[in-house]
Amino acid sequence: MDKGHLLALDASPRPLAFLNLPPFHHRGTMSADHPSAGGRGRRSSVEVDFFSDDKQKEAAKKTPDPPPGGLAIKKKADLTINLLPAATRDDDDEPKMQQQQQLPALQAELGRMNEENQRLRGMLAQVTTSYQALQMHLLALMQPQAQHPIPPPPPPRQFLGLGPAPEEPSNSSTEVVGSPRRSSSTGNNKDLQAAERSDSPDAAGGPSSTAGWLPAEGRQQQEASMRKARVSVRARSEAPIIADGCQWRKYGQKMAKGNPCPRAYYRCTMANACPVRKQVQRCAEDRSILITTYEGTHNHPLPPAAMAMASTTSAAASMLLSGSMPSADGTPMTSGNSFLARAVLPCSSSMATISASAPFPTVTLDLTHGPPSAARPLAPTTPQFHLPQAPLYNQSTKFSGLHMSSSDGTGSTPPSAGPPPPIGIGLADTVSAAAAAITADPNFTVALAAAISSIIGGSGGHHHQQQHGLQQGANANNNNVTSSSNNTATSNNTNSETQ
DNA sequence: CGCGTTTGACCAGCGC
DNA sequence: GCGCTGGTCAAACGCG
Repeated sequence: MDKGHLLALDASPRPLAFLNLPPFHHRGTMSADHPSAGGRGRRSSVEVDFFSDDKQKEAAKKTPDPPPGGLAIKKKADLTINLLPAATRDDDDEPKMQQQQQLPALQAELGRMNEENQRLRGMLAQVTTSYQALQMHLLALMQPQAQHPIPPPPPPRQFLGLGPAPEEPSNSSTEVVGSPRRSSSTGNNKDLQAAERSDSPDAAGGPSSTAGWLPAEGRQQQEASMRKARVSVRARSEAPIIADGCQWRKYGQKMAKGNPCPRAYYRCTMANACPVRKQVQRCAEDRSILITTYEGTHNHPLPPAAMAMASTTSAAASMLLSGSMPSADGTPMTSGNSFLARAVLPCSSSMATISASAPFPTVTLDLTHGPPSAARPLAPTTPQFHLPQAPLYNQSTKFSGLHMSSSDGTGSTPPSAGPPPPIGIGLADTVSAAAAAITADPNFTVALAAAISSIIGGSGGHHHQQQHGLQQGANANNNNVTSSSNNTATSNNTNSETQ
């Protein structure tokens, strides 16, 4: 199936030049565009020989320089074009006649490949649809839960509730805490701000942050619960900020008590009124650890990379708020609990903790345990918390995670090794390795491909979800891999050091 | 000149 | 009631 998955990717309009998939050596799928072929003046020989072992050898002879490593998969059209010259060239020992005879066979092969591509595309589309449906269903299920748990005291302050302010009673049970909004909604002009917020898409339902960008209903519901929850990610990173695919603008910096490192405040600038904010601060004990706390939900569509992170954080927040995350003693976590409990996040318990003691319920994903960032191999045995988002998350951020999980669980995959999609891990992974991972296209590609293959060929349950996520990511990535990098770079550039 | 960051100030919540 | 702290604003500043 790997082949199929790759093909699916291949089907995307964008040349997957970044797709560096050594492990996936699929004769048929490797198009003539492979760097080894396309890059050289004489691609024809390679292309023609592509389907023949013997010829491959021959080609190898002719092309001393090894392929650049990137596995570029192109559209058949390109392949065809590349093939033609082969037949006409007046190259040395290869008789034209012979090549011409091969043409039909090659073309037939191409035809088959095309068919398969089409088929895979169809599958992908189906999976995507299924994923979306599942996601919505999940949201629907989660929301009610969020309302059941101990009803937290009604929000002390009221948001100038224009419209469906998240805090509004309807599902405000999730109003977990004096949310961050508290300050925002505070005082004078702040009231105004609050008003704006409620007015703005943000308040209106802009939600989707965490869950990426969700359409209307889901968003609304989700936002209510998510808004007050925070998802904190601890990861080792030298970068000043985590490259999560979103665009952030720094609006403040403060010295926080008990930490010599300043805390930087960022807000999402991908949309005018996006309510999502994040705080970035280095760990006092270990400054190599970057603590990023996300809050709020995006009220705008997100790029794949951002979606991954958003989805992950959203999922974590949802669980937290919904009480679906059992505490250490097995009782459901509620916003009311005032202690640190180990969350049963997919990842090991040591990686995710829930803190309700803080003003806001916070899920902390700690990725600092173990090898830093991208290269860190996560335990393949980690419990799985298969949320649709996980894949996305991994995909967009840290591909290592995907790679690991999908590749075979061996975790042997290089730079980007990572465990499966446990949210926590993925997230952490993402965070910690974000910069490196995203900028490292090859890894990204590998992980993506691996993830897709694993998902498709893997388990059935979340199969669709993952696939969808991947698919989205894949498609988007096809167009956005570079943009992701750009975003990342932008973020890094635009965001000043927090210290 | 526009955009983003820096930084001091302001405000509200909370604890004592 | 006061002080501390967190969060945000907005003018000033710097950079491309």
